[in-house]
Amino acid sequence: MNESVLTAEQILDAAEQVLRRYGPAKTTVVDVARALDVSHGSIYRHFPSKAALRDAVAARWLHRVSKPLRAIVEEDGPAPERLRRWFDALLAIKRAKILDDPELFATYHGMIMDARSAVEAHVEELVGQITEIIDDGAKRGEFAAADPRRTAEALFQATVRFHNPMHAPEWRDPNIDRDFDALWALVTAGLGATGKTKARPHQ
Amino acid sequence: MNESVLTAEQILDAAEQVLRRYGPAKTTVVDVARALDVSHGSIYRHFPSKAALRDAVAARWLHRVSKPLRAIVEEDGPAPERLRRWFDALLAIKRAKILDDPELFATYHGMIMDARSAVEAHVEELVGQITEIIDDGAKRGEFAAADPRRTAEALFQATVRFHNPMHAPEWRDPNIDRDFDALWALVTAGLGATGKTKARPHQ
DNA sequence: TAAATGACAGATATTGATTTTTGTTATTCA
DNA sequence: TGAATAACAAAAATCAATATCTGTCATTTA
Repeated sequence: MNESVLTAEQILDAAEQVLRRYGPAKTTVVDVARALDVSHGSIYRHFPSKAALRDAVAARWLHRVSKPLRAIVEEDGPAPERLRRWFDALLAIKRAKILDDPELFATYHGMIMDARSAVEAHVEELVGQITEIIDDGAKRGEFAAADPRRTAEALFQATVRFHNPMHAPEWRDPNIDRDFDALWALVTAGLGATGKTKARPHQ
Repeated sequence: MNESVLTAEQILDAAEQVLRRYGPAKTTVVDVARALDVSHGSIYRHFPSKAALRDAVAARWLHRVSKPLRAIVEEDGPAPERLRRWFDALLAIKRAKILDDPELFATYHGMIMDARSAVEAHVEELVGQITEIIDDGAKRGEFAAADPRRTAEALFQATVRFHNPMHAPEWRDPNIDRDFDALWALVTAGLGATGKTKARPHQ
């Protein structure tokens, strides 16, 4: 397939492909090497261990979640609306992934459970984005948040049921949107926002 | 040990005992029967399946969590304070269980994962208790909750990280109390309560 | 001479033969 | 006669022999 030198990128692509086919339990370094038509020793030139390779795949996957959200952070307009839109987008991305291919979602979820540091970085990125929106809202006088960072953390934790894959089975509940609206009303009031932001139906 | 006829209570006691000793994976119906010095067939006279026995043990365990909380629901005094006390008690009970005997906690958690209906009843009981407090607070003019039931659900879901055993590993985080305080400040504002919980003179 | 290989040891996973467990039922017991 | 049992089939768990996988490294390749 490839004739130039083997790159980490290529390995990650192959690993993802193999993972899709075999699932996280059955995927071996030898399988990934075979997909690239190289010896498995070559993989260890780019990743010190199977765990490191797994973490890199997880990080890439998580980045695909957080990247489109950044656009919302950088939009203009009222922070309260942006904040709601940001959460709606986060929830839509997560749910799209699970609806699109539940098995692949389970694959990544299972894998990510063991990739602590990748998840920590991901959460840090997301909370950072929320902080930016709240911070901006505070500057505009739209939020009464004394400590944007702590408020962002609280907001992220309060909504954990709606975005943490651990809770994914609950997302099938037909009342999930209702539930989120009720929760949002509660925390929005706590932000000193007007709370008049309308719900945005996902899909 | 016993000479009268075998009761479901006795079986549950024995099952709990055996579970403590062997863990959920290794516990068999034969083990439970042996602890009672009866044949395992006798157990099937009281419980239609091993799953039913497991559910009954889970329900009993969950009841031990919700029962002491009821006292707080029925106390006098300002609802905002009672509400905070109720959550503090819930969190304390959960954390005491995990600190006291992490292995036993894991045992019950693992078991409860498969006892969906028992968990649903438990959640219903807890949300019901929260609803009562909020309802009472609304009547006293301490809360501005339009729909106490939905508010209770939102509150329960917003705090899921702090009481759902799925999140138990996070409870080791030294900032967990800080986190809960920040979250509480957010949702308390949404309830229309003053975070200061100054008692409104009632009656 | 940097990249890739292939052979290797120890750790881990698979497999299939064997045992244990679950759940049923005909029989015994008190 | 209702409660308990013991014997049983089917399903699930165990175990040990066998195979595969991970990670290393001396050698080969381009």
